[in-house]
Amino acid sequence: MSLKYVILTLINQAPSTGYEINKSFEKKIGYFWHASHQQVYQELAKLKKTEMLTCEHAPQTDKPDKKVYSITVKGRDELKKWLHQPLPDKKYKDILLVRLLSADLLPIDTLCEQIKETAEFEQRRLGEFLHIQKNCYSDEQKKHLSDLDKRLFINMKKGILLAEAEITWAKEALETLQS
Amino acid sequence: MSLKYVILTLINQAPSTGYEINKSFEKKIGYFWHASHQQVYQELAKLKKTEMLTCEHAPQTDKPDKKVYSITVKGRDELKKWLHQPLPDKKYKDILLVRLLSADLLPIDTLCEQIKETAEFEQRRLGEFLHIQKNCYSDEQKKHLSDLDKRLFINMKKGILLAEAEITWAKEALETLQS
DNA sequence: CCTAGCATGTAAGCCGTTACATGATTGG
DNA sequence: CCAATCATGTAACGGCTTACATGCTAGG
Repeated sequence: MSLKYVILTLINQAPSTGYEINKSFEKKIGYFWHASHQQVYQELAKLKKTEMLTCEHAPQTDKPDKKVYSITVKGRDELKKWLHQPLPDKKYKDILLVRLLSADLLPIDTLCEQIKETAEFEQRRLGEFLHIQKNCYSDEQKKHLSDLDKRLFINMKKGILLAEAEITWAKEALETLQS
Repeated sequence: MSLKYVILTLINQAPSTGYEINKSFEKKIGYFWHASHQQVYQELAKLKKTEMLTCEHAPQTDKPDKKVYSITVKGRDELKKWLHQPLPDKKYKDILLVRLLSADLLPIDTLCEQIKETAEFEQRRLGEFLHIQKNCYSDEQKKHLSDLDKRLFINMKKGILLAEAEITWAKEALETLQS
């Protein structure tokens, strides 16, 4: 339901190719939105058919040709309407917490291994976030950020806070389980 | 892919009806797994057909009849296998963070309203969690919890930590946006 | 030579949502 | 009398995943 609007958001920032949008999902915004490349191409086709986007074929000589998508007035209006709608409920899905319920089938050691792996993953993510924040924003810069930069900065902040919460939880969980 | 195993987990704890499982999703475990009642009934039918569950019809006089599902050996084996598999990647989907990117289409005041509403929602959730933790676990009790109780306790802890992270983020975001 | 990056998709099938559907009992 | 609780579903549709599919160029 929402992927449509995520793509419109990205193309509203600047005309893009499917490939570029997929790169964004892998690198830039992957920590707050997930989509596979197949899904992106399918959704782009749909958005073109419903006239939310226009498509321009851009031949290249040294690389494969690409298709550059731009947002239409209709697309921007739809996006704007969506932005003003109330947020839908979050649909939580945490497999590790589900597994925690199966005390009789999953030995504590195995469970602890899974918690540790999750913690290590979150620790790496956190490291990357902090690295970007340190390199992209000096203390001086933080004082006069543009409107868009401010929003990117607080986005990153959420990634950091959630990763930290995961790590804190993992530590406490391991302590409790092993006591 | 995982709902199947969530349901097996619940029925492995005790034989249940579809109605009871739905209640669990609404109340007990809703903060770490979401499913609609239609989805549950469909999944139960599938699990019965693949012989992961057996079903017993239980007539009642004062209330509608019910169907009590129990896990089979095959079901428990499948569940056990799943529990030992590596955790799949988390698929993040945070609509509020997506909306934050549309600086040109969503005025700051409207955005702040949405952040405040999210914060209030998380604050209520947090209140409920803390209430349960206070009422169900005294300091004395915490010292000798059963294996299953320990796991329930650390589950709740994650709900608390994540809600707190959301609230902290919302405060910082509002400050940054309004400065 | 082989890998990574560039660049695009189709098809089948399962997962999940939305809409529709019924009907009894209990408590305010 | 009305709302909530108990209790179960079906059908249509759209979202998402998994598997399959192609082909060129640059760099180590």
